[in-house]
Amino acid sequence: MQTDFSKIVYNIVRKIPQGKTLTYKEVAQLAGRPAAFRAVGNILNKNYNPEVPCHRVIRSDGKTGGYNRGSEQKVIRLKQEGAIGP
DNA sequence: CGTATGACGTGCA
DNA sequence: GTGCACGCCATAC
Repeated sequence: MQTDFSKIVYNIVRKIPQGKTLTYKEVAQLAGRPAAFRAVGNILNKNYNPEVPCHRVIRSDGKTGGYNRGSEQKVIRLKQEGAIGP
């Protein structure tokens, strides 16, 4: 079991459809803490739940950011889904 | 309980 | 346009 904030974050990220990407700031805002984008990344970093497509959460700069399986895998997965284009 | 860290974002030079 | 520094929140130790 996790804290309410983490549960909300997981719930939102889990709703992200394939081929779509959200930024940490967006997720934080949807979670009710628009200033907690930092915590969102921390929670997702510890999250190993395959039900949560945390790789669909990218930075607002358009960069993929990091990934618990290797940032390269994150880019590859997004490319396969066509979320970042070519 | 207090301190340190981190998958970030924005501001300024 | 790029690089550096500061600030915010939650979690882990």
